[in-house]
Parts: sequence; C-alpha cells; structure tokens
Amino acid sequence: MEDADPKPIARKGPIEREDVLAAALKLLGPQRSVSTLSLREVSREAGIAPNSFYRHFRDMDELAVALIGLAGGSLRKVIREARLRVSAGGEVVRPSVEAFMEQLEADEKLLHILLREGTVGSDAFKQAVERELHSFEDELRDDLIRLSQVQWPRAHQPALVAKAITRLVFTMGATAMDQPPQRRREVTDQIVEMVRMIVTGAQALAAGEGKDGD
Amino acid sequence: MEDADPKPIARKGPIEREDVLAAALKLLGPQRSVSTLSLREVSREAGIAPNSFYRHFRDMDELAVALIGLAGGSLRKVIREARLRVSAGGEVVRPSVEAFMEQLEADEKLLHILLREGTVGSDAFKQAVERELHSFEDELRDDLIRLSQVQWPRAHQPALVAKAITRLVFTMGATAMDQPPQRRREVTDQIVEMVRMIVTGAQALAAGEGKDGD
DNA sequence: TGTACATCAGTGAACGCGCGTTCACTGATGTAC
DNA sequence: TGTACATCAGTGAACGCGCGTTCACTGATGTAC
Repeated sequence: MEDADPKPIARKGPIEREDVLAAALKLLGPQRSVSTLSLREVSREAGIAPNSFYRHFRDMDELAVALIGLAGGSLRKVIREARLRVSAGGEVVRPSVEAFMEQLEADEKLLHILLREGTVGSDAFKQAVERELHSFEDELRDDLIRLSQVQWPRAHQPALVAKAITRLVFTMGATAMDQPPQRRREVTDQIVEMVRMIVTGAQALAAGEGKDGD
Repeated sequence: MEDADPKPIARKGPIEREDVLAAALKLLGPQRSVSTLSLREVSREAGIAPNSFYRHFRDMDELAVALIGLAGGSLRKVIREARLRVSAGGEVVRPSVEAFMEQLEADEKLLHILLREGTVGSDAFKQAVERELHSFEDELRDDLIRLSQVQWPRAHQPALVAKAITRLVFTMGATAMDQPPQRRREVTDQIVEMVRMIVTGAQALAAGEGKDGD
C-alpha cells in the first residue's frame, strides 16, 4: 500500500511557479512584507535549493509582481461576490462593504499585499499594484453609472466617486487587519457610513448643479 | 587665516541624535523606505563608525520611531498653516487641501514617512504612525465641530467625517508624490472634490435625520 | 526493442559582500582635592 | 596651579551570519533513428 517515501508529500509533478508563489505567500504575515522576503527564505520554504529559484523567476522582483497577479484574482472575486449580493436585495453599500471585508479575512495574505504594500518596493511592483487598483475603480465606476440609471439619483462625477470609495475602503481595510475581529466589525460599520457620505454627497452636488443649468 | 583642516566641516559640537536623524532622512527617497535603511548605511552618512550608532539609539527601530516624531512636527505645521488660510477667507476645503499638498512638497521626506510607511515595519513603528494620524483626526474633528457652530450646517458624526477625510487625503497624497508636478495639481483638485463630497454628504445625512426626529 | 543524444529542473559547493553586534581601546572634557 | 581620577562619545578590528549569485554537475524524461 505504501509505495512512496513517507516524509515527502506526493508531488503531482515537478515544482512549478505556483509552488514557489505559495511558499512566498505562506511566509507573509502582519510582520513580514513582500519586500522583506529573501530569495533563500522562499526557496527554503518551497523545498528547493536557492539556485533552483532561478528556474522559475528572474529575481525576487518578478516573484513580487506575480504575487500581485494572484492578489488581483482575489480582488475580482470580491467584485463578483459584491455584485451577487447587491442584485439580490435592495441595499447596495453595506452588502458590498461586507463582501469586501469577508474576502479580506478569508484571503488574508493575498489582499494584504494590495492593501499595505502598494507604497513601498520597486517601481515594477508599485505599478502592478496601481494597475489592479485602477481596474477595481473602473469596475466600480461602471457599477455606479448603471445604478444611477436604475434606482439612484444621478451621481456627480462617477469616476471620482469610484476612486474616493476605492482608496478609502482599501486604507480602512488595511488598518482593520491589525485589529481583533470585534474591532473589525466596528471598522466595517465605519466604512459603510463613510461610503454613504461620499455617495450622498455626490448626489447632493449633482442635484445642486442640476438646479443651475443643464 | 586657515586654522583648521580644510576637509572636515567645522562641527558646532559633538554629533547629536539629530545629526544621525538628518543622515537617515537624507537617505530616504522614492526608492528607499525607512525599513530598508541599514545601521551601517546611516552611520556612514552621518560620518561616524557603525558602533558609534549605539551611543545615540538602541537600534534602528528606535531611530525609525524618532523619525515619526519629526514627521509629526511637520504635520502640526500643516495644520497650523491650514488654519491660518481658512480663518482669513471664506473658503475652507480648498485652502486646507492646498496647504497640505504644499507642505507635502516642501517637506517631502518627512511627510512621506507618515504617508507611505504606516503599514509596513515593526509594531512600534506602526503604532507611532497611527498615533500621529489620530492626533490629526482629532484636530480636524474639533475644527469641524467649530465650523458647524459658526457657518456650516450641522454635520453628521464629525469624528467619522474627520477620519474619512484624513485617511483619504493621506492615501491620495501618497500616490501624488510619485507623479510629476503637473499631475499633482490634478490630484489636488480631485482631493478637494472628494472632501467636498464627504462634507456635503455628512450634512445631507444630518439633515435627513433631523427630519425624522431630534 | 535498443541505442545515442538533447533537454532541462534541480543540485552542492563555493564566492564575496554588507550586515548587526561585541570587544577593549583612546583621548578629550569636567571635577575633586 | 597642579595632580589624580571619572566620564563618555567615538574608534578599529574582528566575529559569525544570511544573503544573492556563479559554477560545473546529475539524473530523469523525451526523441530520433
């Protein structure tokens, strides 16, 4: 029955980029950011010799950018999740924020990278993070425009609203991750309220403009 | 006439903590964050032997926290500046945001630290950054309350408004720093608009509550 | 079926480097008598 | 005024360490004939 060595886990094939990425992810945490990971450390965690690392990535920077790709996937999951919840019920803001926060907890390591590390690291890394955030903003902007045709009053500058909401939610989410679960729920409520302020404000400003002209 | 060696700069006394801090600041930039500075590097820049570093700081972490102190001073300067401009004219939001952005450019290195590095680094470091941001929020909240008694409608949850504005302005400011000066002016306009959305939204929500009850 | 060869993920050993930290020291300055 | 001593910022040399990177290699797998 036991036709393999007991210690090493049965491999489904040779080590892949993904295995190395998984090892890197495993090392991340509240105290360890991507930029503090060393090539040797990641290799050790992945169970390969340090020089084998080069078979998969040119250097640690390339690995960092690949991690952003993974994080981007996680982010798209957030969006999908939020859309599902919104289309089901009437409320918009709270279910979306809650979807975000839940994904944040489930996927902790991945979204962390987008949340906290976009401002440090190599140029390539920062640009990759910015690209993901922008794609999120674009999705949100389109959703806002759609909503304003269906059930909401016309919003003032949807692109700007999307940007404000995105940046605010991400920063607040980043600080929430350092808190115990109970405080996180408070932060969720705060975020919901903040987003409502932005949306309400945008609508009020649009209405104010509407009176004058157009 | 020449009564000293020509090479070494005349010292006004022994090397102080401040000189070491200045050396650390000099090394910071868009590519170098506090957490990537090494003890030997800072010592080299300060013109002392590596082991002399310990005469001034227990370790690099203590230096990092001391840097936050400096950045806090810079932040208080922002607040003072903004108050002066606001009390002079009628407008509130734009002059304040502009004061912030100007200070950001003048003081680039110092405010950078608060903007970009609050999410990485040691616990002591992160807490020091959070403390400074909180003090900023408190000041802003008090200003909002004062304004709402004098010239503005009553605002909804001033503490939350202050927090939303602070976090948003800081994140946006951080991304602006990577941009050329011209783009920064665009970002300034965006921030002004975002802050107006928040303030207007808070007022609208307060008015809505007022209708129902109290 | 057998043989010769190419490919290529992974390896062990070694390199030079910058790091944080330690040690016993120097030499200027201040203080006590 | 002179002498002895304490203090303490700064020093040069050395340590062991983990790092990124290189080299020539191994050995499994696939392919051509």
